[in-house]
Amino acid sequence: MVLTTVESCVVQGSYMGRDTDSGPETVIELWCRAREGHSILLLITGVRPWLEISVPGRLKTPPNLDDLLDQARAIKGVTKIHEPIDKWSEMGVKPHWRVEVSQPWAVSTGPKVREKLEREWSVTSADIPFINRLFMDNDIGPHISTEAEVLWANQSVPDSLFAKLPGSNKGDAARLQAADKIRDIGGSGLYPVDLIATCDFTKIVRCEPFATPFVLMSFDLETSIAEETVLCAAAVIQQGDGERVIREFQGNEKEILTGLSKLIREYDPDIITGYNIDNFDLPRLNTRMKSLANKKDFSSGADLFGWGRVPIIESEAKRLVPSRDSNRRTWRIHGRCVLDAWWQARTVLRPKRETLKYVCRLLWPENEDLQKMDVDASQMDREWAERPDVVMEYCVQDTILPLEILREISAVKRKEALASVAAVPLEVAISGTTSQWIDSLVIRLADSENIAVPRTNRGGRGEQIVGGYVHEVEAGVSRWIAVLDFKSMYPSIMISNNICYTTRIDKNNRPDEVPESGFHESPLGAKFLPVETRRGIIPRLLGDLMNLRSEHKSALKTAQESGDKVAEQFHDEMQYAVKILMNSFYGVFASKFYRFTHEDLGSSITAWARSNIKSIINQLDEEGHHVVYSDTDSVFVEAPVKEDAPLKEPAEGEDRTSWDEASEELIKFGDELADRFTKEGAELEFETALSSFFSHGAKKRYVGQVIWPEPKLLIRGYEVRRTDSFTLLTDAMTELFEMILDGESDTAVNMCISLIKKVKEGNVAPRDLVISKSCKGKVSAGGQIDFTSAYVNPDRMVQVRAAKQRIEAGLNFTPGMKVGWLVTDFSKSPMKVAAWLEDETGVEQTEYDPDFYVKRLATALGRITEAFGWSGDDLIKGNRQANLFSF
DNA sequence: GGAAGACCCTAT
DNA sequence: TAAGATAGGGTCTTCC
Repeated sequence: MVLTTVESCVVQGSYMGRDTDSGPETVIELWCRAREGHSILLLITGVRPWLEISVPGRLKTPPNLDDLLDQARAIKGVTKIHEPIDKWSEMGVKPHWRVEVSQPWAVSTGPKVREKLEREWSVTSADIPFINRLFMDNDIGPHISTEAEVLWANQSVPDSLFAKLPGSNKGDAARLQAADKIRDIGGSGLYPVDLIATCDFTKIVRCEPFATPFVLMSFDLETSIAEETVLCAAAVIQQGDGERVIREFQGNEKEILTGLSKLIREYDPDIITGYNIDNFDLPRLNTRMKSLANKKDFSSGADLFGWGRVPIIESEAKRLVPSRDSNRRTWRIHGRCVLDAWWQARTVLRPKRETLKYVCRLLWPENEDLQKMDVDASQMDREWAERPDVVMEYCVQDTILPLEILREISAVKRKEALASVAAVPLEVAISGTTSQWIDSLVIRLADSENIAVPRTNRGGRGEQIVGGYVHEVEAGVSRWIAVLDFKSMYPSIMISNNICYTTRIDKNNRPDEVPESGFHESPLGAKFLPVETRRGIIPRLLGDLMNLRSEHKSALKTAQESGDKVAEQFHDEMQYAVKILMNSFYGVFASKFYRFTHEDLGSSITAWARSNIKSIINQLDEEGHHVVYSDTDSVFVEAPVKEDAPLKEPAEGEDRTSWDEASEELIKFGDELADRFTKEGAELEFETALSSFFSHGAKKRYVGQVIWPEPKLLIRGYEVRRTDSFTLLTDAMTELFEMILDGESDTAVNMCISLIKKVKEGNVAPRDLVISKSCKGKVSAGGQIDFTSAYVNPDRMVQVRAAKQRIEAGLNFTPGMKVGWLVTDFSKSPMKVAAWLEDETGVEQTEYDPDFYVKRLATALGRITEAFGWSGDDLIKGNRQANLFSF
């Protein structure tokens, strides 16, 4: 027996169950990547599936308890009932019996143990995915240290380990023997990994997070438009920071698909990426596989699309082939993660358009190689027939770019950091939901404190809770504004008022729960126990996360000072992941469906928040300090700065005295306010100083010239921020704001007038007029897109009309993507548009309706210049009517 | 010409 | 079914 101690990161987990002579057994499979770079499959033994039962209501022991327990024991699929443990529940503290079941699936399928138990019992801990049990019970995250017995290994493992292996573990002749051994333990056979090892669950412990050298594979298909077949494919493998391996695939479809599958089994990537593979390449491979495979022979499907990290054997027919989660439209490949560069780019960069070319132009504006248009994607069949070499080159480039995008936005490292903070496998950080991340932390704490874990609430409906307070804002420019905001407002409120499912005072359900001293009462009347009586698990978790973030932030600072780039990036990603996670708490606990919620939690949090911010606004008002704006956790306050302070920052060489004095006064004012209004558990921070602030009078839309801590233009809400606006407008508006904040409103108005004139004359680049919006839809059986299920009246939606044009032109459309267009005839209703295809076809597009763009520009810019007496119509006319205020 | 409704996207 | 929340601005189409 060869033992190895290894540190690795869990990519994904699954399990296998079977019956043995000594009863049912379940073995957990963890697919991992070792710190040293080899891939591992760990078979973990000893974890049993279970759920918990307790007597419904407040009654602790009904007279027929023994009978009821006997009945429960008799349910098929129940293997054992443990001695009861007292646990806190919604109905007070009462005994909970752990009920072991034969297999994880027996809870909800087959014998349907949960359903049967629910007839007589309150059932808890009954919807926890089995893999999570291991993570929670062992209190581990993705980075684990394991002492395990080696079952099989290849030469990719460290030499020192390979040398220790007996002869029987080396060479092909021994493979069958190894596979038998693996099956003995409950595994499936020879998994396509470098090392297969086994251990009892107690041998798995948490280790310090490290940067895992994950292996990525990016791929791209070029497909026929006429036939829907695959013309060629390319793939690139990236092993850690090492060299890339590029492969091209052509020939008949079977050869292409088989080649891709072989590559995956050979290089064993943890992460599969590409551009829009979730919606395009993976579904296409799936349909082609179905059409090409011999249905009677499972191995033909596996040869074509056997990307799952499991042995190629008949019993694994299902897990070998990727499948789409029917509800969430995401792909699952057993043992690996799908990380679509399209989706990552979209969420991180928020591009106006989403073609690969557009995103690359955004990321690398200097790189001209990326801008050149080699292939007309809408004429792929012709291109492939006429110049396959060029198409292949294009295909290869489209496999490399997704890797570059992921690297540029540190996508994998961010996901790894989130996995580490949420203590979940990498795959859950990549494809999971916020409630899964929070479950991971909350349930393990609940278990350790003997708090029963209720089921996710179904059919959550009812009244919406009231949210944050937003202050009215007046139209016009204000000067010398201090912006202050509460640090992590909602988490702070949850901590300082001990808001938790387990601390809510409920006289009906838990009459004997009384506070030792006082209690927290929200402005709405909900009451929460003080920490002295019981500290809630949510406040405790949030407190821990806050401290963790502070630790990473100070480590980040140290790393910056010492010039340690690697540590700097690590701590920055970790602190950011903590922030993301902390900010998701409120939303999850204010939701209707989450397990540890009650409507009083969410509504109390926001009620306290409104009360806090309004009381500050009132105090400031009373002191004569004008609050110009406020949103949820922020206040924008006018500082008492001398009237004669200059309107704009002096240019170089000019006298700065007066400007600098005003700035100092403003900063001093901000610091004072922060100091004065900060209370225990509600820290008000002085965040920015604005020399001027402008709004046209609408909430959530404002601009500010920041002078501290770093000078910059701050824009919120306006078209400039929106991805469904067009470049000409956003550029003009940015310029307009700069001028207004500098006090040059006349120049600003003139700029708008001349721009509108240019548009009217047709003198602008059509590219700058492209508007785009996301378009929904559902892929129906034949690959057709169904828009009627997403829209009440699809054809009245501009983006649907544009999407249909894309499809008509032979370009790909996937539900959810942004679709761009030019407005070509605004006189009709609905307006006529032309989908923007130039980026993909290379065919120049010049037609647009100036009337439309003139109107849109005048409306948007006019809303702003209105504050200076110029309406949108005035901007179009180029002059304004004399009125009461003009002289 | 204006109201109502559907929808998108953003602020926090 | 699976699922972080609410507040708010704005565009476009339809309907009267």
